[in-house]
Amino acid sequence: MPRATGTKRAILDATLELAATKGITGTTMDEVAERAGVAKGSLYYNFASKDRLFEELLQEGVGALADTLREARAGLHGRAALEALIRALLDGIASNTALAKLMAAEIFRTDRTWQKTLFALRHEALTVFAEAIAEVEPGSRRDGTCGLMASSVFGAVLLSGLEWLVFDPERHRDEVAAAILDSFSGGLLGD
Amino acid sequence: MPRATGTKRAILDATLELAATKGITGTTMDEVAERAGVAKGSLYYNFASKDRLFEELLQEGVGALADTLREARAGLHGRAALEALIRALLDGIASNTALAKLMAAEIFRTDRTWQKTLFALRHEALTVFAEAIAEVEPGSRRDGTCGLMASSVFGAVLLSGLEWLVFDPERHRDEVAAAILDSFSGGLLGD
DNA sequence: GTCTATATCCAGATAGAC
DNA sequence: GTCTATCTGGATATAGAC
Repeated sequence: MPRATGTKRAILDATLELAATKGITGTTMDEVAERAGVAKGSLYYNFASKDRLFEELLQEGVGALADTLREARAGLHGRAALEALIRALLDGIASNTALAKLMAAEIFRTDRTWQKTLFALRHEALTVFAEAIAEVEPGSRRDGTCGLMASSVFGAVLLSGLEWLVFDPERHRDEVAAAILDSFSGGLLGD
Repeated sequence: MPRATGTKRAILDATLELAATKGITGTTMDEVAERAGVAKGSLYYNFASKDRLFEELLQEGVGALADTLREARAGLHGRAALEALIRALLDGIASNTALAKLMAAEIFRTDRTWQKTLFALRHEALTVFAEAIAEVEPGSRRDGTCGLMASSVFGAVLLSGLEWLVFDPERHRDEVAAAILDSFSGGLLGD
């Protein structure tokens, strides 16, 4: 399925770029219209409200990320699967940094009208990690610890990925991936 | 130094609580005044502008966090120091969840008037981790990898800490700390 | 399906009494 | 030092022409 073109696509793209730097509340419908090259009336023809526009944007973006993670894990098992997930998430953050920034800013907000939607998507993405972790450490499935460790790994990749892309972009991707993998390989705290 | 009381203190407290759920841009000066129990005019007597109010809030909060981390590391070395830092950060997040949410939402914003201030404070906190990591893995100091690993550890604690406090608060603190430490102990990817 | 023009409300900030 | 009252710009959303 090719990315749809046309007005709706242009609006979503403009919205994402603006929201990544100005935040959702700080992005105005006037700015979105201007950057998308359409009139404000067209925004409200294509989306019922500002809230609905952002809900669709997050749904599309985080949904695609979850798909990417599932594909990255497909066919792999054990530590190879987890390593592939970490690399895939880092790549996803690099190729859609705007979405990653938005996720970091929105993931713990509980007052949004789209809260349920985002919660479900977040859960979907984290579950891919949790499943892979449960396979490596079977004991963690029983007490739900694999979910916590999934957050831990996800948070490590998200924050170091954004640290790299936002504040230290000259660094090479492989260096960043190596540092993340290194930090989970037991050199820091392991025996 | 006891926390100052009085109007300024009440305003800062009200601001933090509101911003943790509604975000900075979504928090209005009228709401701050109402929750603090003062008139809007008093806000502008005590702070030059909304931006300055939030800058002082972040300065106070993140500055205190950096102090806490430095104290936690004092006198310790090697893996014991890093483990103490992880526990101290998790405790800090638990005892000031509002600030942690605010940090997660603001840390990668680059359009704020207080950008330089927040960048410096973030750097201060991360450096404490980076120093401890460089002590454990001396080779990482040369190429700056310790900075990346510091982000990795910091991100792991921040996200799993907030995951716990926001979405799964019945869980016990020690369980969360154990899961984080476990994820860095080599069980997931180690040899 | 997209535009322009406008209605309506609410935000940050200030003036000046007490 | 804190209050009330108010100014002014800008925000979401809608109406209706094309």
